[in-house]
Amino acid sequence: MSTGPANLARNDAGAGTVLRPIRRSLPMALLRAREAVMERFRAMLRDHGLTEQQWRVIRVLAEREALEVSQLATHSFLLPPSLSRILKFLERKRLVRRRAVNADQRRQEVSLTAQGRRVFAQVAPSSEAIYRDLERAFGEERLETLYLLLGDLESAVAAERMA
Amino acid sequence: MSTGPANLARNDAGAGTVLRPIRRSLPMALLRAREAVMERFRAMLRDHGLTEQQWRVIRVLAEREALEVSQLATHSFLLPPSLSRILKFLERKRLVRRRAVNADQRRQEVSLTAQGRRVFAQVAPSSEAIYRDLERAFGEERLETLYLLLGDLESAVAAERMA
DNA sequence: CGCAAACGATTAACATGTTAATTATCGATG
DNA sequence: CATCGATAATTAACATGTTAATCGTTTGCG
Repeated sequence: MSTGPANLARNDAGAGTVLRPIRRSLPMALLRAREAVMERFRAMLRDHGLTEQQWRVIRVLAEREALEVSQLATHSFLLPPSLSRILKFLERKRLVRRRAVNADQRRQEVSLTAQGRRVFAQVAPSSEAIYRDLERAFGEERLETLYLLLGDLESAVAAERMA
Repeated sequence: MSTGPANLARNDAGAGTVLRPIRRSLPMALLRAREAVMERFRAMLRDHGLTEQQWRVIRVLAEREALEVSQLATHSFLLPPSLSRILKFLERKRLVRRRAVNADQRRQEVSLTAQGRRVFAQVAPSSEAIYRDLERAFGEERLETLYLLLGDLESAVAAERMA
């Protein structure tokens, strides 16, 4: 077996370039962890005919009386174009309702319909059950640490952006 | 201000259902943290005309000599349908090449072209620079803790699934 | 008042995520 | 060796992610 330059060239993309292995990539680690957790939620939501994002919208609306579209986008962490399509879907399913704000015809207030609240009431317990299993499996203390670290990470990145 | 049942009904979706506030949702926390980090990578990759996922594929291929499509999907954490489209794109751009495996005509081996290796060599340093900034801003120790917790979380969820 | 800049929301265009179905090939078995 | 179940990869169909452009509306300001 040759162990000369030819081999090295193959292993480092032929340009002497070194990059940490992809397993040590933070975005990848976050994605993998999230997908592991979401798998269970997704399966449950699928049984209710909802996507993860549709459920996020319903959930945010259940926490509040009514919200303008841009506020809803912020709280559900969806980009406006995605939210626009999701609202169209939820409206067609009669789960949400919109009405223009009198003082400013550009704005709209979105709220759950009675049927939307029923769906929330149906799904929320399953969601809570999955959370409880997760807490039990992972440990409350580690979970708390993880939340703190993730918050710190967001802050650190935001602070970096200023510099 | 009334604080009677009507108010409560509005605040809990009218069905006595309680769900933790969405800020305390682990999938949301993971998503937010990931997006905060990815924002910087995405901007850099955009300047190189690559998406996050296209870069993941190139990066995995740079670590290895050649990989079959299914192995590539596993390592780049992409679902086969997504990878299929991405490979079509990268092939058209002449960044990757495929060839059928003789022993099994169903399988294909994918590898970087010389041009693909050049792109890797161009992008990798920018990627490393962002990592270094991140490590500096967040702290090496906390980063290490975070990696460990994320790995534990994956394991805990996987173990749960058995039960 | 009149108009240009700013703003809220949507649409457009393309890439990826997700699940199901399809296609081509392989492999075991009768 | 013929056939059926399993496998690798792709395609299909629909939903969302991402960036840019568009469309009304509003607001600031001369």
